[in-house]
Amino acid sequence: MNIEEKIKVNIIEAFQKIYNAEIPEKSIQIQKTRKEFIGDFTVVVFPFLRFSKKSPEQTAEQLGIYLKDNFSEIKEFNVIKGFLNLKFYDSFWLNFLNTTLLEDNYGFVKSNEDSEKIMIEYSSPNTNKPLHLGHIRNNLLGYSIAQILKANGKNVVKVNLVNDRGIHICKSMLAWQKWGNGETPDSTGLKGDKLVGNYYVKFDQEYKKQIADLINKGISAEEAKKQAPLLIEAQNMLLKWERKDADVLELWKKMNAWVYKGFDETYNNLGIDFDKVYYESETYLLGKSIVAEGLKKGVLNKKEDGSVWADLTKDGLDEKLLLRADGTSVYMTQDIGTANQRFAEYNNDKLIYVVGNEQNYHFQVLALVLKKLGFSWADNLFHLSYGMVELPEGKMKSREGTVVDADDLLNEMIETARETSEELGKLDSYSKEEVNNVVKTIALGALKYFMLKVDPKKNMLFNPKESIDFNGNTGPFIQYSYARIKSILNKAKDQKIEKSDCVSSNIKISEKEVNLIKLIFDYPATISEAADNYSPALIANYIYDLAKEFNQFYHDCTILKEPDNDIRNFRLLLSQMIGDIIKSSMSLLGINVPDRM
RNA sequence: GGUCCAAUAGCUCAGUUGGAUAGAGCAACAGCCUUCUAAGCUGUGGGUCGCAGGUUCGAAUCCUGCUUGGAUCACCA
Repeated sequence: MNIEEKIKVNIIEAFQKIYNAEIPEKSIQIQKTRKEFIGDFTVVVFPFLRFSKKSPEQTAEQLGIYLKDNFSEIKEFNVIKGFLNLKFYDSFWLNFLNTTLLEDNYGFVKSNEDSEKIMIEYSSPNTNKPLHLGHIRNNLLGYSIAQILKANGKNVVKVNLVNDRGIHICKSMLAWQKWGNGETPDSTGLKGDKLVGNYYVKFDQEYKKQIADLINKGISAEEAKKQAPLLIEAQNMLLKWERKDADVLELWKKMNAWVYKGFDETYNNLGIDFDKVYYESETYLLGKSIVAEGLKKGVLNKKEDGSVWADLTKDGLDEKLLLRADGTSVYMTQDIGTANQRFAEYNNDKLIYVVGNEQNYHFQVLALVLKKLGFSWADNLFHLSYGMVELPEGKMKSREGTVVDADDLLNEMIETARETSEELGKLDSYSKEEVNNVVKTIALGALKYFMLKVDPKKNMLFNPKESIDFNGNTGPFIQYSYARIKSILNKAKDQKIEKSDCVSSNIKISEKEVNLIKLIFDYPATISEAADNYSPALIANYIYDLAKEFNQFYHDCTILKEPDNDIRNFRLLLSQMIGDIIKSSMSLLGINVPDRM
């Protein structure tokens, strides 16, 4: 039983004994005492007034007396309005620190075969253009949430569903065929995804020219868009692809291979990975038989032209097409199929899709249609809907060239980190290779922390002109705090300062030090809250508080030169514990920490 | 037009089952390195929590309406 549960039990007892009343456990609110008051935990007594039939102050006072008498850990209490603040003995916190020092992965819950199994899909790129800032948010979120769920004792399967087919892929293929002159990543020195992306842009440019020509000839804009020869060629290419035309398939495989190589490089640089990769070219036909089944059951309906629909108007939504008149399927059909396949194959308890909030409607429809089709697991789909990354001018638009490229951004961050490190003279004694490693760690830390510290649900702003900060509430600030801790611990070792396995509980410690132990106390609850809410931001905010508090402690207290052995030992162990938590919590965000910086 | 989401300091963001005087960082200004890493620490200024009602002991938080911004409502993915 943890301390908060113990307090709760005692409050219930108190009300039985003092007021002969049964108070519901849910009515008990225990929160951390705010900084401006004395205490560790605060009980809110307002909800109890109808049981005590006394004023808030009187109720709190009587409850406080009872708790202090029955709780050897409580040193004192005070009452302010309807709030009962409980102050614990320092020894309680020191003993608590000792229990955490004994744990291997403090704050983490171990998983076993019976643990909940969660599949999480993220990234899901198209193979016609390179990854950009929006993908970065997606990738970082997906990877981090997977880490957090694992730390919370779940069995996690990370999957990627690559959109490798369709008209948009044919567009870049066609453009390369027409204007590529046989260019390859090798011949140009370009990353494969960049090269292919260039041809996607080229297609669009030429297509627009054709449209303009047609409009000049007096054709309406709408018609021109449909009649442009390039588009018709692309459509023909898609048909050939579907008929498995050898030449088209060969070209498709060749160009996709270039893209995958490029993507792998970017994923690798970002430090994210997957347990399994699905390709749409292999899944796009899934779902058709399920739709046919639904038609039989009368859950879906067929229109005169032969197309199949789900009527969701009674649920406040529209009708949704599932099969075209020619029998070909749409995206929704595929998602019905892949979801079904995944639950069958992996027997997971949950399936999370990390997809932008622009697809909220799609996932709402998906869950509803699956439910109508009678799949019991339809309730276990979860759309982790995250907000857009916006630029100061608004949304990123690939056609207007305002897209922030993932690789470019990463390289810029690394250069900034390098310049800053040089200016500060931090890495003067390092070898070239060490510098490269540290600088990359810092750059990635800055970028990842920047993107993960904001609530996933919210849109966020990224200003390319103001490069991501390294001071204040940032990844490097936290990394720096960690490096400081490492530095002290190393010096302690060099100076042969004794460090035992536990702290003495008889020492006098400062308020800052108690605050730090209290933050350590909060770590496990923070992980489970982050897991419940699928929110790396909760972890990020927690680490920042911890690092900030540590830096104050570091500033105020000497560690190595502390004359009292017990206190020095305590400070060393406290620092070590905080270092361990910074490292482990940062790993939940997919961020590494350097030993020196 | 229907549906959904958002709005908190000049800027970027916290504020999680409704709790005490709404917090950080950046930017500005003023301090702190002969002392464990100054990517740090301390201080100052900065708020009608979009607006108006309602619910109650108590509302940035819940409800209703409105304003503003965004997303979406494709035989695109």
